[in-house]
Amino acid sequence: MMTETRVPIPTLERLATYLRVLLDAREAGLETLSSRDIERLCGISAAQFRKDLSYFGEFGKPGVGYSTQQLIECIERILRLDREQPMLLVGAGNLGAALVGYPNFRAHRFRIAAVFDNNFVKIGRPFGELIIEDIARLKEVNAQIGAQIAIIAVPASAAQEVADQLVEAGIRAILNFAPTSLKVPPHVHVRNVSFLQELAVLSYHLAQEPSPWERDTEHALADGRVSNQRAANGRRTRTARKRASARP
Amino acid sequence: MMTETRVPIPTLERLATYLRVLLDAREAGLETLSSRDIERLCGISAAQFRKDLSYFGEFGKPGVGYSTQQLIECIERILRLDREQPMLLVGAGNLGAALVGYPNFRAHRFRIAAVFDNNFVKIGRPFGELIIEDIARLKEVNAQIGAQIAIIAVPASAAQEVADQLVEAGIRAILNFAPTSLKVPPHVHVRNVSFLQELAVLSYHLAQEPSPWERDTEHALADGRVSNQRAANGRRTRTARKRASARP
DNA sequence: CATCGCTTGTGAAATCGTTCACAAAGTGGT
DNA sequence: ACCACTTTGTGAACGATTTCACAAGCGATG
Repeated sequence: MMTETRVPIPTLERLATYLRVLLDAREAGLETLSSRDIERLCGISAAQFRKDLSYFGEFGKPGVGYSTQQLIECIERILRLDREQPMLLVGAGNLGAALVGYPNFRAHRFRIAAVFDNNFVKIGRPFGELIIEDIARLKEVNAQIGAQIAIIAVPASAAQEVADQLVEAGIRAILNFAPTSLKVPPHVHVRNVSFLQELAVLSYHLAQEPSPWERDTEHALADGRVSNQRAANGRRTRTARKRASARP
Repeated sequence: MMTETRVPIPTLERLATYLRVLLDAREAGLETLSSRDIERLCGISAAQFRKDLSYFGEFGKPGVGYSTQQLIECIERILRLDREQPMLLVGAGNLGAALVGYPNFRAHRFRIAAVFDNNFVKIGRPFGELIIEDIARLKEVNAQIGAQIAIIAVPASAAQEVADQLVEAGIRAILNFAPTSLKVPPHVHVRNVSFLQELAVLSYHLAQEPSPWERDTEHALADGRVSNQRAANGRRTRTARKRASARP
């Protein structure tokens, strides 16, 4: 049984994945699922799954597995997905539009309750089922809504100012789509979503395993993953080292 | 000096962050930056920054710091951001629209070279500066483009099929926005972007530190972060344990 | 050119997260 | 009631990542 340990963030992230798999399984009429089934369904190892759950309690039956329905309810409670969560969206651009139209929020009880923008041309216009509000009314509007979560979908240049206003309006958790590092007080949680970061990681991996066409001296498909270049450079010692130059 | 170690994924992710900070700094006319400046600018510790770079070589000057320009060039080379990267986008919905209009791709030499959809009403229509292509022509079109990276922005139900077709078309890296676990051959890299996962993590943290209003017996603002509930439950042994029920 | 103040790069230590491996528990058959 | 089989929950081993701490390098100053 688990005692006073902090729950690792990766565990929390995986919990959302398990929930998705369980929801699909329930949809498919499966009443019970073993940890090996989970592994087969989402690629996360059975041991990892069991360990993850062990941070929160005991939910399975040896010899049987986990009740789909029951485990769904437990994970939803753990992640606070068992009640409506109103959210504020700031930024009524393309990304904002994609987010208000995102169907999966509803299934997890997240609801965008208000949209804000600073562009006076947009203010007052309909946006999905909402009306775009003036960013200046942020605090005022949230006094009614009482949202604790906000989504920042504005350009990087405006993001910090928006974050400050959100904190002022009582927001305690921010999902940030702007490519910038927000400074917030310690009681406010931030998670960044960075497409570019993800693409950069992919791009790096491509660089390691050159594709057939642009490769000239290499041999067939590499099977080892995530190896890296910078292989051969002499073992320079500290005393006789050469500084890397921009173009060697 | 670094030798045969694999580069940790977190290091790669941070590299993209450093690059952003460096670009801003160059914009601001800063010629040189120390690791402590980086820490101040993006919150990643100076030691972490230096260790991250050490996987790739030596780029700084003791007593001085790093040449902004030079380090930008080095990181761009490492991440393969020093050349145009054509990408395929599948899914011409709201999210797809946000992506083709995303201004930051250009700055990092990513370019969406073609858009695909399976909805015959959309096929042939303009989408940003592109024309929406029939998903059936994926392989054919990519024979011209030679993209290695693709973005999946379709509903979860279609994602696996799309992924299969992308692999067939020669794609080796996928940025997946669909909430589903893709199965791909080992030479294909996948990174998932899951809004819901991020929101779930935020939601969990909120649950841990209840807000002033919905709290009744607690005392003022907690300062320790990410503590967790499930505090007091008796130290049940294996032999005399009670299974968690859906509603205790 | 010796010294001071500051900064890098990096082994070693510490921390954090994942995987292993197995006792305890549940199920079904006889 | 017992046995064969399956699966859970979890310490302990392992592996990965972060942090520490410090010798060595550089620039400025007198």
